[in-house]
Amino acid sequence: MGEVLDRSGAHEVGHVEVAGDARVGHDVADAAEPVDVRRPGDGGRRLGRGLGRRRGGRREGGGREGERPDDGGGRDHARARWRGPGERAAGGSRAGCRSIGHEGLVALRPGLGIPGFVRSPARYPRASPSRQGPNETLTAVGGRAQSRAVSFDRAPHAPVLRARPTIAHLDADAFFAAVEQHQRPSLRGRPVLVGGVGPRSVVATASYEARQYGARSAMPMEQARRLCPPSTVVVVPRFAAYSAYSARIMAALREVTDLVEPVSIDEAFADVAAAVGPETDLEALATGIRERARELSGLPVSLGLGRSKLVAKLASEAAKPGGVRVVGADDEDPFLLDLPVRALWGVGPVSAARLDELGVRTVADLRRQPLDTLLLVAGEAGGTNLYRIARGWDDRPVSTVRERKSAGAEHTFDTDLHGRSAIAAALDPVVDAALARLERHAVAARTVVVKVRLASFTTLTRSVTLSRPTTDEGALRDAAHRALRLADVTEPVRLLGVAFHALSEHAQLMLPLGADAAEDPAVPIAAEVVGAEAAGDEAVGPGAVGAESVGAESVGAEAPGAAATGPVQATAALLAPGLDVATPADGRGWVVRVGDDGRVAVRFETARTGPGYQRWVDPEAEALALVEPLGPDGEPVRASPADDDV
DNA sequence: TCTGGGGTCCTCGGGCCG
DNA sequence: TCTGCGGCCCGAGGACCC
Repeated sequence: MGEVLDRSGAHEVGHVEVAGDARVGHDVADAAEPVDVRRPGDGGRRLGRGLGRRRGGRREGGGREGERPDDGGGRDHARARWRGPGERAAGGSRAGCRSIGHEGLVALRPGLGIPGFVRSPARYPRASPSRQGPNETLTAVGGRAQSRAVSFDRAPHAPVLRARPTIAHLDADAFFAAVEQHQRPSLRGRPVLVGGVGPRSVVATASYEARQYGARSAMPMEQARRLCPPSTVVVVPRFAAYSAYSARIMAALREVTDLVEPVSIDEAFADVAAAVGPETDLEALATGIRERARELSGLPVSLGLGRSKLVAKLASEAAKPGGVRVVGADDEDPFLLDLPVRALWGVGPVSAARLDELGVRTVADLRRQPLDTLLLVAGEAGGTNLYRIARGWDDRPVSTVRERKSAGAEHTFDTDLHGRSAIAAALDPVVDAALARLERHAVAARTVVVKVRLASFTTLTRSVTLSRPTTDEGALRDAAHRALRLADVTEPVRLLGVAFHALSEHAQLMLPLGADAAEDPAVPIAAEVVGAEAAGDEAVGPGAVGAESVGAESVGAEAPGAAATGPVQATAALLAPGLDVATPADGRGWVVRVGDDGRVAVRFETARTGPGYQRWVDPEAEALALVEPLGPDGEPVRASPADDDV
């Protein structure tokens, strides 16, 4: 690991500037009692990973848990990611340890009274001399002993960016709601909320009409309903349909380039450099892609072009709704500098608030901050990333491959669970849902993490790591229960989650030789490794909330119809608003409401029919069936294992 | 207002081992 | 034999994304 690094061995006096207030720190070699600092309440990491995070592809130097090439896993990866060619991570020698004082920072005594010792330099980062230029060698902080030191590597260098804006970012506008409005003509122009219908559900997507009333993603559904007028329609997500639309949108990009990196179900990056010649009109190219995506999917999309993913993403955001935005090299600074820092990928509410304390509100403000300040506020990776993105420095390539790191499921219960036995019983359906995901991705897992959210909203995680990756359901289930037993659940529990980590595709290869295989719970028997039928689990996801909230509080029960493989007799317990149904007499429609008397309000319409009529249906008397959703071409779609693999 | 679900990544603490 | 040190692994918590 690279701690640092006064390679001369001499201690230097460092200082840090925060919000323009330069303070001279102590040279701990001289300090009688070294003092460490941190912000009040500063727990783990400080700021967002920002561009250090990659949703797709794998990081350089990345490895699975348990195979990490270096200490600290991601931290070094992150640094490696941004290190210029030929640079090496600093490492080796230790040097003077310094600390600083600053208003708003709490002085902590490290306790051991050993000059130079800091219990955890990485946790309480100190700054290097900020009067040096960003490309000068930074000095020297660091700790001793078991410390994990902050590496004040050389300040980042400007990467070599492409000359023309040939990275595209395509983003579907209010995607889920747009699909619903496309398929259900009566919804067009009306506020639509897609999300769960349970008491604790939230909005997955609000249509633009709903947003006018203040409804937003992640807002509690009940709150969104109150904000929106009575004409608002609430439907549960139908991932099979969304996947079909998503494929069409991605196809528009793939007609231009093979270098397409899906980021999520509704957005993707593409490297269109190969399609761009010296005379290419980029505005026309962007417009063409956007129009093609709309043609293929029927949905409005926005498209941004930039020299980097960072700028392309921000450009598509600026182009919403339904526009294109091309940001060339000369336009970058004017485009970036006025943006609020919150607009940057990786700067969330917490980070934005911390930056705000420093008076940093726009990208221009951010760019004025010395690296030291950002390191202090954001930690090593976060600070370095902020320093870079404030300058538009982002040379991440478009990557078409992605390695899954974990798979799991979680469920928030309509009412809190009390008592260990009830909680343990409720864990099994969550395990089932998580196992279904593991099977779908055809991987084995070595680590099982159980997540418990208490009524107070405190979240605990406990994990159990097996001796080797396995697909054995019994072993994984048992590990989940063991992990749960490690958690203090005297408080009522509102959520249980199970996630599998340290995934591997090679469980079979880890079968031990000889008879002990049967005795090792971590080792699957061959018959269980292969041939597991992947169960659709569309309900696990935003849609799960609503689908599951209808009827029994089951977990992992798929959204009925969303993954149906053929007509299924509909009952009130299986139905939720938005699901696709059909009767022999009326044909295809969708559930508007489920009545208390077991009858179902159905609107019979499709994208092809135009706005349809609505009437109450007795499911049994009229043979109401759950049916597959339709894709953008009006043909039924089947749930596929890749529906959530975006 | 009262806060979902599936993920990724970062940071920190601690144990083990050479 | 004990201690310091550093690397590595693991566990936990949290911020952030869509």
